[in-house]
Amino acid sequence: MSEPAQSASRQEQKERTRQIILAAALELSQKQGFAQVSLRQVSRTAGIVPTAFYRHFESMDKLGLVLVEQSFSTLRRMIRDAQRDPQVYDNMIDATANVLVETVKQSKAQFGFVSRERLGGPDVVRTAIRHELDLFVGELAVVLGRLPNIENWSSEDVQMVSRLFVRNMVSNAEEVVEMPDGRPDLEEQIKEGARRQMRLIVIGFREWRS
Amino acid sequence: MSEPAQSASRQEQKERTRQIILAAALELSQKQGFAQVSLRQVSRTAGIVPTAFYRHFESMDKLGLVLVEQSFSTLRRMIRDAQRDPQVYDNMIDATANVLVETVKQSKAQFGFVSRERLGGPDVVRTAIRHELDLFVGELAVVLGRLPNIENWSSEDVQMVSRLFVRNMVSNAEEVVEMPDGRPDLEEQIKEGARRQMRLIVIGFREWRS
DNA sequence: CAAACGAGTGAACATGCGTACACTTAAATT
DNA sequence: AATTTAAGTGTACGCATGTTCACTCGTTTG
Repeated sequence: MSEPAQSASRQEQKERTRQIILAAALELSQKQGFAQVSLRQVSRTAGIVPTAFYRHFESMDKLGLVLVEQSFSTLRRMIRDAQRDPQVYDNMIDATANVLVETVKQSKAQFGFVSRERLGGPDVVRTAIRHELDLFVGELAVVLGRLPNIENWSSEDVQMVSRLFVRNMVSNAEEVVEMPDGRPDLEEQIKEGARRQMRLIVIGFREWRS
Repeated sequence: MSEPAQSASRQEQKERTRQIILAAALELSQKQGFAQVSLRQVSRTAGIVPTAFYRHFESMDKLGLVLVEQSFSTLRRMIRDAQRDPQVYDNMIDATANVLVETVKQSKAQFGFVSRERLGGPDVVRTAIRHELDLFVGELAVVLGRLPNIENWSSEDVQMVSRLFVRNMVSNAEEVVEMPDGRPDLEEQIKEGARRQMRLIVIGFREWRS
């Protein structure tokens, strides 16, 4: 039933519906938080009947885990793109601040999801996010460890800097997400803050490391 | 009905019930997040009938606002006590790290509430928490501005350092709250992290301020 | 071309919810 | 001592939820 524009293979159509469900859940989460979003609400928004939901996810919890996965995959793509940017080698800090703000702005829904649900979400979702962030700290540590100034630091120190960077990234992402639209002044302020924090970390470490 | 141990004036008894309701709501929030806590759950846990709830709060939202107030009043008491501690003048950073960890450990429920609901809670609660945090940044800036090393900084710089400190405080409080009990090693690690971050901020600012 | 599959349907259910309303029964007021 | 006040009770209601089950009917498969 319900001809979806053009005919499509069963798989294609299923995948399409799946994405619609995910998008619906993400949108509803923005306004009320994932935990308050009901299976019926998602189904209604996605334009399917509640029971059809089960053809795609066995529960809202599983749906939440997929949203986590999806959000972090967006994040990783951002980091990969940023590393390709030639600017990054010239001016690591400024470039990072720009990429961060731009990427978060572009995928507010996903980063907002992570921000909110990292502490406020259901247990399974919180656990998944914490795990992803831990992985991410490790990955960033590897990247940082290859940097010229840093290559002879102890691995604990690199790990710690990485943790500080990720923590700051999360904080700044929160700020961008909560930023009202069309306020380039605020945006610039956040970027400036991010730059300063990164400089503090770098300078502080170089200066004080004993 | 239900003789509450010893007789009590009407006011006293009402206040007692009110506190029981607040405690019930706080406890339930810890496990499921405030937004998922229903009026009926709170009433059940508090040992009253749902309709009696309305004698104390006009809605769960209003209850949430009181919890925010209560939590920040705890926080302010902590800061005031810490300022009285003579250690603070000798070794500001170490003392602050200790006080932070100890206080949060002692009132995990309240700080956990703020952590979770700051981004994950209902709109009204989130707004209230953001407002309290803004106030708090301002208050801390006043305290910092009176410090010997800092007294000739521009007020914008002081405000920014204050924001960084509060942000770090929030992050560290999150970590303490999520810390499993009886792990003095983790606790020490968090303290050490907090100390380093504060040193970074101070050193970095002193070094780089242009 | 016939059979099997499977995405989406629609009715039905038990449960928990917020709130309205009429009530009891002590404490407070007169 | 008589009256008023107000915390707390108990019932009842309409509504949204998650999940069940038997179903349709186009796509895929043999």
